Amino acid sequence: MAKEDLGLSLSLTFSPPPMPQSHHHHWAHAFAAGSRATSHSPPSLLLRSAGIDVNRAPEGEREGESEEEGGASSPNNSTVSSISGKRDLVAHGSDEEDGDGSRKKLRLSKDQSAILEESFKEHNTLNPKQKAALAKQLKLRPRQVEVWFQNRRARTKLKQTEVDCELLKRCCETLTEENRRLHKELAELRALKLSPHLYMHMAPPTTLTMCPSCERVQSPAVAAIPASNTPPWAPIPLRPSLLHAAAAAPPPMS
DNA sequence: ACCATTAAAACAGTTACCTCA
DNA sequence: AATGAGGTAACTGTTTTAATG
Repeated sequence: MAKEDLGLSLSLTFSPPPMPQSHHHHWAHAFAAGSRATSHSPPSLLLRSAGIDVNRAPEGEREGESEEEGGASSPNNSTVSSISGKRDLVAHGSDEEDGDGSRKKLRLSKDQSAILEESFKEHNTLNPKQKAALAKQLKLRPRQVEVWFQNRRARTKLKQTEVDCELLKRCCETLTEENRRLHKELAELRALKLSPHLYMHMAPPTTLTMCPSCERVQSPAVAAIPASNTPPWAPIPLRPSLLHAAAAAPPPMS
């Protein structure tokens, strides 16, 4: 099964949109390129101290941004400078800078998500060129596109895992049922063999089984698997001799 | 060819924030 | 208004992969 065919419930209705991205998306160039801050110096803090707006698109990618819809209903449009920190920059669209250290969260617009989905359907990884092109088209930082694809792959994998898990569960149920049926069948065969009527028609045992530990001799019938001690999921090693005997015997009388 | 080193990409796991009931 | 759950953008640390000497 193709991982892309999972039917992730995402609407893909795609209408090439005027990108309503705001000029508020500033991202630190170095950070977007994959460089990492140390654990002791969160990038947002470093960037803030450097006066860099992490949510702003790169200079070259921001032409034509003035036509924002300006509606607060489209969170994406009013994204605020990331420096400003914790409040939903996206939804509130004010340029205030409440610079505490919290990272900010951009909500992608439906159009952006749709385009990303379309792209993901074509190829679930991006080469640098594709990433840059997509970022430019969406007026996002390449890093954002990269992160989106990472998260999207993770969601796909999770979904696939759930599907696989469900499949295995059903498989397990089927096997359990089959095992139960075989146990029952075995019990019936034993009963058949041990019934006095049938016993007379059977050839006497030609071999005896010696228990290696207690060194007692057992007849094959007694040595057969103790069904009561067998867990329901345990495979049953059927004895061919038992089956042959049952098969050779006349049908049970009602 | 084989190995060590390095950088980039991808991944896994987590955090922080947003939305909604 | 407060709150908890769920979704997801963004982050960190680790592993994999490819290029280079």
